[in-house]
Amino acid sequence: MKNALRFSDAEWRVLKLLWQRAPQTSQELCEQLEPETNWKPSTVKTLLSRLVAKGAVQTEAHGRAYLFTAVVSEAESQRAEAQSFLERVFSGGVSPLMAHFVESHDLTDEQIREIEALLKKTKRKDRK
Amino acid sequence: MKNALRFSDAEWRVLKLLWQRAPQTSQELCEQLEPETNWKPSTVKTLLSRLVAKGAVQTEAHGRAYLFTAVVSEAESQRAEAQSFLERVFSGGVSPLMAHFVESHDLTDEQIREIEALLKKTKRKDRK
DNA sequence: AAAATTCGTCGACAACTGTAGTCAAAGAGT
DNA sequence: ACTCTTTGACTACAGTTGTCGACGAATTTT
Repeated sequence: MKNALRFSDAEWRVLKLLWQRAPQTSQELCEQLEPETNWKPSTVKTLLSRLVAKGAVQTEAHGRAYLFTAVVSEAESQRAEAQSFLERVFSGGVSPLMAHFVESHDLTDEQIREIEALLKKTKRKDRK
Repeated sequence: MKNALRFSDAEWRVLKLLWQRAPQTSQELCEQLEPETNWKPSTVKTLLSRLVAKGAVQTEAHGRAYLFTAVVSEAESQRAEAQSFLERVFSGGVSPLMAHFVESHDLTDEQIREIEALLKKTKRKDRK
């Protein structure tokens, strides 16, 4: 099993872009991040370095610059972070957590139906 | 509206105990925390101080020692933390998050039924 | 009363975060 | 060739977090 890397808020933002499309240059990333975050290029570079140092992102030389690619999977990262969150905030209780999200977010009927379907499928699977 | 305080991992642990029962002395808290965390009393004291500094916990003199009580509500704290988590990890998409938890945790039929009931209720409420 | 225990306050220190400036090397433009 | 720009490497610096130890005042124990 993987060592479950943890990422900071800022690192998540960068990773999300790399999961959407990769490889990308730091410049491309800067362009996408600047509007929402106002981060200077130095900031983005620092974050990328840290991600590379952590082994979450890989580089590939492309002339003068690097091309960055995420090597950790989004699903796995979400899993780890969700687990930690669940533990910390809801003491591991999935039901309270689900209740919380069902109640505090206005789900559309569409979404509710999706979730109901998921639940049904899960119930069947666990049966045998 | 409240200012939505953020708490660290360690602070959550302390808060959870105070939500369960309050007021409590630092000693009582130490006793409950020691088994799971191996924290020395100094550590617990530091965490309590920080929580008081943040305005999340109040003290009440009780002879030589203090009695600590949480002043932030558990529900409100969970709400804030859940919001931040949802944003950071699932980009605000409640459905993907729900799907994630339904799929990755072995819910008992009991729990599934509870959640289904919640969904049904929500659906009805939103209707009108 | 002297010694041992208990408490809260301070100070400490390394790792992690957010945010960015500086600088030298490499390339691009003229 | 010479200057302007881009890029990664390195440095910086304050704030947060995890973890405590030291210390002096207050209490309890002996």
